[in-house]
Amino acid sequence: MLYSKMYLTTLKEIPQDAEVPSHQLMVRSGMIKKISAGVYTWLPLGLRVLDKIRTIIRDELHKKDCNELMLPILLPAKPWKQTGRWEEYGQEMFKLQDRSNREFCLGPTHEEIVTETVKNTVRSYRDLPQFVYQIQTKFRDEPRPRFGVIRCKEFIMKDLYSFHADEECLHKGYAAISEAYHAIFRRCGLTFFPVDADNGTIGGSFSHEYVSESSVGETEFVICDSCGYSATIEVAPSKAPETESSESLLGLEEVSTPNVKTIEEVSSFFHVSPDKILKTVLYKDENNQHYLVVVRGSDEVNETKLKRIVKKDLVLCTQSTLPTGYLGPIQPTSFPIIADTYAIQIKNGICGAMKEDKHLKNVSYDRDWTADTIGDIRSLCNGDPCPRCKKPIAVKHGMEIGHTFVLNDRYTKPLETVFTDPSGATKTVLMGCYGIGVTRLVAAIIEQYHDDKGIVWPASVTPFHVEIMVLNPTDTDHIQCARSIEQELEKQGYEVLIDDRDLSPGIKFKDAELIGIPHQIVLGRGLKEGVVEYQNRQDREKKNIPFDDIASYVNERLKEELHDICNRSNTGLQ
RNA sequence: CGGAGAGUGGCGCAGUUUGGUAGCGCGCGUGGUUUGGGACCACGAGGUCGAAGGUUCAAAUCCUUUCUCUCCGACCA
Repeated sequence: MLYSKMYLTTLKEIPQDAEVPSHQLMVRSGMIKKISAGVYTWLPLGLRVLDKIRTIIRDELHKKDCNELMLPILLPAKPWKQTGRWEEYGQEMFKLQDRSNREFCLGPTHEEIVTETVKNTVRSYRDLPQFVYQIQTKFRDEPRPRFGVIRCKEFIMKDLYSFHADEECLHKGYAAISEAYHAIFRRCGLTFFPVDADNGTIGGSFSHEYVSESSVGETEFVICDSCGYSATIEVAPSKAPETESSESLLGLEEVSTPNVKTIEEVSSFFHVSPDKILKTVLYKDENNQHYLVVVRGSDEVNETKLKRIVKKDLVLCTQSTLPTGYLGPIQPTSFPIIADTYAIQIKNGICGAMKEDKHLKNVSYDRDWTADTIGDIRSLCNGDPCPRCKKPIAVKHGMEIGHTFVLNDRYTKPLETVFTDPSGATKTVLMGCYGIGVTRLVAAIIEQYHDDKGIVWPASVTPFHVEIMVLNPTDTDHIQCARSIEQELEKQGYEVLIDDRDLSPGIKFKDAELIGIPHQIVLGRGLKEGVVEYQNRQDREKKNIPFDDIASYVNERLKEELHDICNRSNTGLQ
């Protein structure tokens, strides 16, 4: 492919509205163009990467006997109402009506529709299990689209659904898809972690999130190097060890502390570490009932855990008549107190006195305060004991690239999807669902594969395998030479981009670095001696190679790379 | 939805405080000189300054309303 014929424009400067590296590089390298917040055009270069990923996904799923189909995007309201998600999904769903006011939505996910599809076509246990998937555009009215293609209103997802006669078969299917997921992410070159996850509104019994490690990710998770335990921060349990401190109780004191409000301020005022402070946060539910939530000053309230314990939707209370900055779980108070297991172990601690400019010193549980509910409401921190093996755990950030769920009959029951078992009895079909954010995956790869000059594509997903830079494109012999290398490489199944633009060499080098094609060949002044220059995008290695050998040299390196990327271990959990 | 910031040729920005009818760099076009790390010279095209309304002899600039975008938070397979 000739660069001069390609619809591709690069940008020298960083677009003002792009914050994270992958977003900046995708825009600068001409992969995507923003049309509106969270809505992007995929330009030819970006589409090539997307297609590579789709091919990898199809390939691995077909190995597990999955069938590709295509569900509609315009979805009738009825099945959504039957499962309760027409309301439950809320504002995130794009809803619309046709000319006769029939209700529809733009598919945010497809559990209901695939179940409608399968219903009555799968009739007997002999028809099960079944695995069907699609690679389809999804629509979600995100409150805040972000980070380019990472969080969009419109995005491409691979969604797979499995249908089973019994639980054993469902779990076997789930395991098979996990294998496929490992293979897919590995082939994309990603370092990733499968972690225990919260199943959210999608329902069902358990689920795993696949997280690609990255600083821009919105998922926080923990991982234990010793035993391999991993879970999202919402799920990973935290429990204080049941050891009684031998510290003797000191007398309660009220201390005047004007303008000492934050944990840091309190900590330095009293010369104590934050884990001796009772952090008291005010929450309220939808009925305006307030709650005092107590954790150690060194801990963060984990709202997902909190909501799970209270079994109510709570929001942080930012305005109240209480003396913010001087809150404490001190009786008498009319609010229920919810305390973390670590917080109640604090002896001789510090807390707000529930009046302006005053703190209490030497506060201890039982003697000075009690909680109405004690439970796990804090997030695990770096170095905390692993919930499984008690060795220190690590907290990491990442991007959710896939999510799998065991759904059981969450959808098949309300949608009355049944089959006949061997004894002739009618039973409800069991179901699993498995998603991969395909467009997000492109960003995840770039987050892990870039340097200060641009993208550094892994060979498996690169838009082109090889770029040939012709420094003197007006010389038709040089173009001919490039064409012959291209031909030879294409015979091996590789894609080649020839930069034949009549521009100064510097521009070509810079663009090549930005676009990030892994193997680059420079045709320049060495050509009359029959020599070309080879450059590797990743390690910046440069060497001269005889023109006659270059194609086979690149072929060898690519073969090796593609082989390696399929076989190396990319998670710490295997 | 709460908080913060930004909208000026394709891209990045200055000009707004103190109103006088729009400028710089890159890119783009033509011609020429260059040709191994974003070259140089000359000429040229391209903007109702996000939109609407108002104040004024005069508005990118002041006032009002509104739209869009970005970031932090809330929210979220």
